[in-house]
Amino acid sequence: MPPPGSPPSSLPPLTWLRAFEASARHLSFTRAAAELNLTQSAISQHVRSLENFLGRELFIRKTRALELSEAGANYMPIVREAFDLIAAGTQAFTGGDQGRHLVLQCNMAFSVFWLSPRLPRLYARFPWLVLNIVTPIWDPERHASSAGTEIRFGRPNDMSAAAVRLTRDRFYPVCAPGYQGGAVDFSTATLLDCAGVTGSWGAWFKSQNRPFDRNHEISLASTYVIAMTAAVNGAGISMSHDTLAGGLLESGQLVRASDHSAEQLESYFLMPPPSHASTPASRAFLEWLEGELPPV
Amino acid sequence: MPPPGSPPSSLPPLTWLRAFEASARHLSFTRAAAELNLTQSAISQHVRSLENFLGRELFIRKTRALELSEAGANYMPIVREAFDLIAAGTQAFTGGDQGRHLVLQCNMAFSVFWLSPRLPRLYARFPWLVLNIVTPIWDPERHASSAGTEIRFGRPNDMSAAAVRLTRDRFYPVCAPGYQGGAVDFSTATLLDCAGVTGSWGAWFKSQNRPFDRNHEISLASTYVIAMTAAVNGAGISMSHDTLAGGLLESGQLVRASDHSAEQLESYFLMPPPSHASTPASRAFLEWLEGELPPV
DNA sequence: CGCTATGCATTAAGGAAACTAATGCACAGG
DNA sequence: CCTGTGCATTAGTTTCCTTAATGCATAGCG
Repeated sequence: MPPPGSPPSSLPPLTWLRAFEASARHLSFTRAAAELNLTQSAISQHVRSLENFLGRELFIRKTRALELSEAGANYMPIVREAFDLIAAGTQAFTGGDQGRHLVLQCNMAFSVFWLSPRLPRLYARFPWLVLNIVTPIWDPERHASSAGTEIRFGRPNDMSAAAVRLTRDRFYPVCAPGYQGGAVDFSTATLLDCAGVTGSWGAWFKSQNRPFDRNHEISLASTYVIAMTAAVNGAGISMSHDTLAGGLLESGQLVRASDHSAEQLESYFLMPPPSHASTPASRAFLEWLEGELPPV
Repeated sequence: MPPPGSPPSSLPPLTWLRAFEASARHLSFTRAAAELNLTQSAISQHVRSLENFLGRELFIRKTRALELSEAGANYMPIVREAFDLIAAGTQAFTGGDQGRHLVLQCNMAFSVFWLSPRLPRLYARFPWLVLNIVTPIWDPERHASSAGTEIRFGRPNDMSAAAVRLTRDRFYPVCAPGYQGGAVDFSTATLLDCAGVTGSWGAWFKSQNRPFDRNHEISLASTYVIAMTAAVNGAGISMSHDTLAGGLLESGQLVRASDHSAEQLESYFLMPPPSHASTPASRAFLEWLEGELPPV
């Protein structure tokens, strides 16, 4: 049995994937073999093994040509992207100018709503910086031990002692300016909630001792990105907070649907890299980040 | 010499990466070995090999504990993300509900400015859909042969015959409403350009026979995401077009800096999956896409 | 302050898995 | 109809991993 924080035990042997990726690119086992410095036989076996593993045919073997099957066509871009990622990441090492590269790990919402609008300022200040933003698939279990420079969203208790609090938010409902003709009615509006976060509709109503019995009617989004873009587009009212919604409120794309707010238990934290892991790039980024955020 | 559309020849053996990833997660070669059903000896050798390959130490070997080095801490999230991607993608196959998954390949700008605001509508219509958006690192060379459902930006001549044109745009300059106090002066403004695209400042001036000699003063962004967010934040004037800027113009975050526009030679194309690769998910998406876009 | 236990590095020899080479088969193209 | 191309398959060989033993450094403990 795998230990916790565990292995993707469902991960197929990577050599099989490599064989598949090259074959899909060339649409030829023979050429893939040439590329990987293997024999056609080896590729054929690898691909067959992978197909057995997945329980699906990846290629349609025509007499003198290969074609990707439905499954293969869907699998290819994922494998491709993964290899591209590794290739690009590896390049940063073998390519020499190591100090300029910064790998930043943060979630999708932060990346889209907070970081992205501020990137031009970052680049204006440090034009030499090469930023590699990685937004991991969210799984707190698997991301217990951090690496690189990381910005994490969560409750203080879940953070290590070294984590630096970046934000302190209160949460409140937001919607598009014209939603419900400007006169918001919570009893009829579409309420958008975000999974796994304390800033929920239930908590918000409770914080002001208002009755609330529409639990069953809440639309759940998996991330703030979905919930908030839905709100911007007039699809409903989403819970949000300053860090994420600040820009959209300022620009008028969103307005607050109520003056009442409650304390959001989650905050954004910077997991600082160990001092020995400091590079020109990480130092530059941290310096910029400090100036960008108000003290908490 | 590698063939064109070529191998990431710089890619290290993937078993080494696997050993590194597990070791970094556990901060222990011994536990990593246990997880991978290998021996401590093998892990030690693999990691050492990878370090030799990269020319950098990935771990700091303390007497009874491992620690990630600077290089290791930067490398880890990349490798991690790549494996997560594969694991998630593989899950879609082995997990059974294949038909609900759609892997969509499109570039960053389209994903952020066009797709993302419309996602709530897509989900509202097909709540069962599980979308996996892959935004590949842009390298036209390597993406010559496509796979899965893909939306590609480029010139008609570079597309295969089967490609379906989704958009037809004219390009024009855009900026924040208050930029330069509302009275735009192209001779003093910061001009933002996007690399590798025909909709450039040079082309725009030329299209109206206006003199233009500031080539050397153009700020170049690598993608529209950077150029346009910079513009939204009042950093300058960016070239853009309806498909990407439509939402931002409507919401007032951007305004056109000039009435003049010129034809953008690039368009967005849908590379339709071969008919045999059609799934409930891909059919749903294509149906929705058709309704979402005006006919071109 | 030693003693012991833990964890990484290294080596050599046996064995399992992976790759090669050789061959078979199917069918496009001339 | 013949030939060349490309994938599948099997038997043989190489490579790589395991096993096992050993060294080393030091954290934790009595």
